[in-house]
Amino acid sequence: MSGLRCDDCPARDQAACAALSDAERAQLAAVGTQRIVAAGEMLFAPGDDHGCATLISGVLKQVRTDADGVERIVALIHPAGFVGELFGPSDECEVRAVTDARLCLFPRTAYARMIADNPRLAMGVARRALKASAESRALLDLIGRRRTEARVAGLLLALADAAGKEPCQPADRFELPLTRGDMAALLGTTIETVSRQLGALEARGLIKREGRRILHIVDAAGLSSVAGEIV
Amino acid sequence: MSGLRCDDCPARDQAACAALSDAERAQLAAVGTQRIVAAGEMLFAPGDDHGCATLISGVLKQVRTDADGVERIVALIHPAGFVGELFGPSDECEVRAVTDARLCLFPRTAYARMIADNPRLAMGVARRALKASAESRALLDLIGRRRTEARVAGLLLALADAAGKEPCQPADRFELPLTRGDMAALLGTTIETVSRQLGALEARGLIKREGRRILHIVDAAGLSSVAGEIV
DNA sequence: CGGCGGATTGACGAGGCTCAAAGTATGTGG
DNA sequence: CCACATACTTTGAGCCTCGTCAATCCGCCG
Repeated sequence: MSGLRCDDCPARDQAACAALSDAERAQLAAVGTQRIVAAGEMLFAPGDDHGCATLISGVLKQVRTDADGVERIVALIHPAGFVGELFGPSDECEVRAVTDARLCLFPRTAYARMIADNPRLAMGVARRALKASAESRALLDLIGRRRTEARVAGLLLALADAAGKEPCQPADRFELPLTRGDMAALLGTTIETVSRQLGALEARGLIKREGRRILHIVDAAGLSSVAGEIV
Repeated sequence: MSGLRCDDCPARDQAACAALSDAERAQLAAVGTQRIVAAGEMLFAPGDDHGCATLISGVLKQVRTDADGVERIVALIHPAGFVGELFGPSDECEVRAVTDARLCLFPRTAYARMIADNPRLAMGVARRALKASAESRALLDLIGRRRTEARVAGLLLALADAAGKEPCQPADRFELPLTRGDMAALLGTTIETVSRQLGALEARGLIKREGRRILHIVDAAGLSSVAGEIV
C-alpha cells in the first residue's frame, strides 16, 4: 500500500502525528504503510531491528518470555498508541496483536529522519513516550499490589476505561479484549487464580459476567475500593 | 542560582540535552536552576503542576501511595534521567530523593517552549522517555516473576549494573542505595521477606553482605539463573 | 457428532504476609 | 566519652493466600 488515508483516521487527534499540518502529515504518510494484523499474529519479533508504528484500532501487547517459557505481558497498546524502537534496537520485547488491529507502519530510519526535521512530530513522539511511561507506572502500581483480588479489580477498571468512548468515561458493559491467560500474564498470576477472583467479584455483586467475554461493571465504586485506588 | 555549569556535568553525554550545541545548552541553562536534594526529601508533590528535571547525580524514586498508606515505588531514576511532566499535570506520583541528589530543575512551560522550537531537544526528551518506558517494562517483567527470590536476585543485579561505572559493566561490590523498605516497595513485597531472601541468597553463597549496605556479588551467573534471566 | 482450546472448579501444599520481639547501627544530649 | 533514643534490620511462629496438579465443563469448528 503506497499512501495512508489520514482524513478519516480515528486516532488522528491523539496520535504522535496529531500536531502535524496536512502537508506534513502527507509527507509522513508517504513513508509509511498501513497494515492489518490478525489477532494473535506477531508484529515485531524480539531482537530484530523493527520499525515503529502508530496503532489505529484494536489492541496490541508487548510480551517478554522468560527462560521457562512463561509469558509476561509488559504493556498493552491502545489506539493512537506508539510502538517500536526509534533509536536502535534495544528492547527484548515481542509485539503481538491481542485483537485484530490496524496500524500505520514506518521504517525506523525514515521516521527518525522526519523527527529530526520536525519539532512538532518530535514533540508528539515525546508526548506519546511520556504517556506510555506513565501507563507503565500505573501498571507497576497495579501489579505491585499484594492481594490478587485488588489486581484483578484494578485491571477490570482499566479495561472498562479503555473500552469507553470518551476518556474518563468508563464503559459499564464491554467485551474483554483479553483471554484469561492474557490477564494472568499481565498481572503476574495464573489463569486459575484470575478465574477464581472473577468468580469472587461476581459473587460479591461487583461485576456480572455474560458468557466469557462480556463484562458488566455493576458497582464501580465498590470495585475501586477493592482495587485500593486513590481515586 | 542563575545559570548552570554544563561543562563538567557528568550526565552531559546521556541526558536529554546531550544533542544540543553549546549555544543551545546555554539557552536552556538560562531558564533552569541547579538544586541539591537531601536523601528522603521530596522533590515533587503528587498533583501539583511541577516542573521537570534532569538528574545529575544520586538516585530518585517515583512513589505512589495507596489508600492504606502503603508506598509503592514505581520507578528509580538514575543520573541523566529525566523526571516530571511536560504536557500538563497528569501523574499521581511523588518524586523523592533516595540518596543525596543533584539536579537541573526547569519550569514546565519554559521547557515545553524550548522543546517546541528545538527538534534536537524534543528528540532527546523522546529518547529519554522511551528509555524510561523500556526500564519500566523491565521492572514489570521482574516484579511479575512469581517467586520473590527471583525478584530480589533480579533487583540486586539491576542495582549492581546501575552502580557500575560503565554501562553493562556491573559492579561486584557496591553500596545499596535502597533501604529494605524501599526494596520491598519496589518489588511489591514486605521488608521481612526481602530480609529473609537476602539471607537465603547469602546462605547459598551467591552474595555476601558487609554491614547492612555493602553488597558483594559473589556468583553473578548463579544470581542470574535464580532471577530467571534470559541473559 | 467428536475433537479441541479456553474456562471453571476442586484439593492440597508451600510460599509469603501478619504479628511480635529481639538485635544492630546512627545520632543526641548530658 | 558514654548512655540513651531512634530507626532500621533480622528472626521467629502461625495462618492464609495463591500456585500446582487434575478433572470437568463450555463454546467452536471441522
